[in-house]
Amino acid sequence: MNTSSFITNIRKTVNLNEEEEKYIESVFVPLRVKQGEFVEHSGEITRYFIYVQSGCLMTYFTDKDAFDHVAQFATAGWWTGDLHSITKGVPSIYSTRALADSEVLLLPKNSQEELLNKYPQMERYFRILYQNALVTHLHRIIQGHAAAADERYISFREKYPSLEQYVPLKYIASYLGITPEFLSKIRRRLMESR
Amino acid sequence: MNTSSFITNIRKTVNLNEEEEKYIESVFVPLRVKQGEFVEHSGEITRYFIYVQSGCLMTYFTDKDAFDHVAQFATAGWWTGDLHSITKGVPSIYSTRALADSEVLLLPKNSQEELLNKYPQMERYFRILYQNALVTHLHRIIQGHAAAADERYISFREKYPSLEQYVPLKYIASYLGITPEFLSKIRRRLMESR
DNA sequence: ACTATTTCTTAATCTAGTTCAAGATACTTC
DNA sequence: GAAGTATCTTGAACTAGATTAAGAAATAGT
Repeated sequence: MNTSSFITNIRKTVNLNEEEEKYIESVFVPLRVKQGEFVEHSGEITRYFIYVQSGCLMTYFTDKDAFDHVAQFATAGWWTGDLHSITKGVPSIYSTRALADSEVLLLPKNSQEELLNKYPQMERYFRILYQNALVTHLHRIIQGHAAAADERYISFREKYPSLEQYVPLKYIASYLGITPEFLSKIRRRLMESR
Repeated sequence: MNTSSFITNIRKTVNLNEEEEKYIESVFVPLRVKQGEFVEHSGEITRYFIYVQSGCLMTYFTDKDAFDHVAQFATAGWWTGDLHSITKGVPSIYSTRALADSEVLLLPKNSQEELLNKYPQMERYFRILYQNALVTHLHRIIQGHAAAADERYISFREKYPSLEQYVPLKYIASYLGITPEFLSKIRRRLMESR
């Protein structure tokens, strides 16, 4: 398993010379996970920033009634994990699990800090990564308040068409903040109206 | 009006020498806004990153039925504005308005880019700023799905007690994703139960 | 101080979305 | 390939929260 996919990804944002790329590549820990396996467990302190090379992961919160709430999905080229836990060193409230057999690259907390200190370009890379994620998150909050469930489902499908192959509908419902039963009803209405 | 409050703020995250601080201070544009005045209008391309020195602003989205949805409040020490519009140069879907007479510091887009290029410390400052905001935003999304409106209201009050002095209840309702009428009902229930 | 406007509350009615329970499809695994 | 498990759908009964409309309380403007 090679790590060059991450280098391709980072090149889209910042420029690095060959030596820098070599070093950056070297600090990632490649890992294969099977469908259903955990990468991080809630309750534990997150140790890694998780980059997805192939497959699909989901990060979710389990509430007091043992209901899961999907925080985010991550397919090839995406990062996931619990930023709060890893940066503040507190136990995570999220778990991260594979929805399909996946290849991930783990970036240990210390290695990330080292990269940030050593290469200003990496600081920029993460700044831009977070900046984009922030825009998406705020949009999701506002859509959650301003749009009805059926509209949210339609935009979800338009925005992440590739996820349909990996993600069971019940998790999409959870991501949208509705029950699987209601999503089912929405889907039928959409089918009938065309 | 002095800009030293921002320097105090940035010192909490990164170290700068006196010369750097001087320069950074010099690129901010101080502005006083009265209650109700706009700092940015939706439909226009956002030109400034907005830092609040005193008072209180809110950034909100207006939907197709002319309903406002509060994206965020910002009191002293907070940043606000539309990151997507300013970074991508597209018209903003958010407006930013003063909820009280306020002093703000505007950081023009070009100046921010200059600061980022000139001082790696600034790149770090914004990386950490965005990182923390990301954690908060994701938490808000999950709470929106996992917690009922009354719980969300209670945690809001605990988390941002200082906002009560500035923010009319109808905007708090909007921030929480409920109607003012329903918030009113919640508040009465809470009063009665103690 | 008086008036106008905005904000907040109350109550009745309504609806988007939930819950519960059961059956239908698909997917695993041995 | 049969049996077991997880996912998806359907429908009936329910509820958290929305809508509408009106009055009360607070704020702002002159």
